[in-house]
Amino acid sequence: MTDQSPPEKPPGTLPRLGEIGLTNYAPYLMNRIMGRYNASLREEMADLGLTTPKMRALAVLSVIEGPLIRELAVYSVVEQSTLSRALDQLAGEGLIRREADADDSRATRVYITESGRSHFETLWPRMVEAQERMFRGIPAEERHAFVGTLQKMLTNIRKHEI
Amino acid sequence: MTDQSPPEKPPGTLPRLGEIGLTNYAPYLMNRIMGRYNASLREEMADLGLTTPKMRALAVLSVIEGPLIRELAVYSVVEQSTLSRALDQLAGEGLIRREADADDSRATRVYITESGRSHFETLWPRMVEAQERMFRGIPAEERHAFVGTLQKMLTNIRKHEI
DNA sequence: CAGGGATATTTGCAAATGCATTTAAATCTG
DNA sequence: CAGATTTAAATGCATTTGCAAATATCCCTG
Repeated sequence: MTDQSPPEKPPGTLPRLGEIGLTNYAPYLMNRIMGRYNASLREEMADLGLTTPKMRALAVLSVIEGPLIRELAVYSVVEQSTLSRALDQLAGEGLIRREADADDSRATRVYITESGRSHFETLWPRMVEAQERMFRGIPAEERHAFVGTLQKMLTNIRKHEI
Repeated sequence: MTDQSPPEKPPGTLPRLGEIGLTNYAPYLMNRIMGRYNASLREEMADLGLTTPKMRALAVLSVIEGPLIRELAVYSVVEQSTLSRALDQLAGEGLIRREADADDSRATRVYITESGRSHFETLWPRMVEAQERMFRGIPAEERHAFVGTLQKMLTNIRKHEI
């Protein structure tokens, strides 16, 4: 299962993917798991008229009050141009509201509406279920350690964004 | 159907995303981290004429010999119709080869060519780098525990696919 | 062993995506 | 303070995507 652990890089030679094995390469596992998670939510989202970018924007907006659009793009992991159009739709459906920034008239802040919030609240239990499926049989302590590692990883990548 | 988790808790018992906080919700963290990982590889891939689906197919094919297309779709986390077209391109570029299955003439098996393998070998060091960036400062033991948890999660979701 | 599903893959098409560009406004520089 | 540069967001456009349907083949049942 778990391979031999080389904490130090062997000088010169990089192990091949074939040697590590797909299932020991963390990004592969993460992509595969998230692909499944996202797919499992797609149907529920479609019922609510949501796409992945729209859902992500709503999720972030349910937590963060009035971010700039470029900030929202980072938090919700959506290209800014894609987000711009997702926000067009969400605004048209009355789920969010765009508001010119007070200090910078280039900038726009985004707020979730009550309707947007209740829309997201409808989806949220399905998201919790999907998460529970992923973590089934994994003890709480291990989950916490896992999330702790993810948070460190986020800190690492954050140095390169925002 | 072995759903051990509490099916439907009484209303109000489910913590909201806002209460958990985005950075305690594992799928959010994973999506964000993988979004960054994938974005960081996109430029390198573009230089090699690869898109994400093409790269993923090559990666899997460098490890798994001659899978069926539908299997490759699962392993590489790409929609089958998208994969079908990605394979068209890869075959046109001589990086893979499709071969009719001996026993089932509906089915097609896919093989990486030498050229495809060396293409992927060019990208692989960048993938290792991207992974190293993610894991920077995280001790080997913690990495292994993390990968171990991912493997359990993959087992969980596998019950729902393949 | 014929007929009605399953299964493997491809393809048509509308919608979504992402890059590059545009527009508008803020900020820096000499 | 003018002009150049940077930044925020939207948009044009070609490509990509994913769903649904089409095509081809296989398998099961009576």
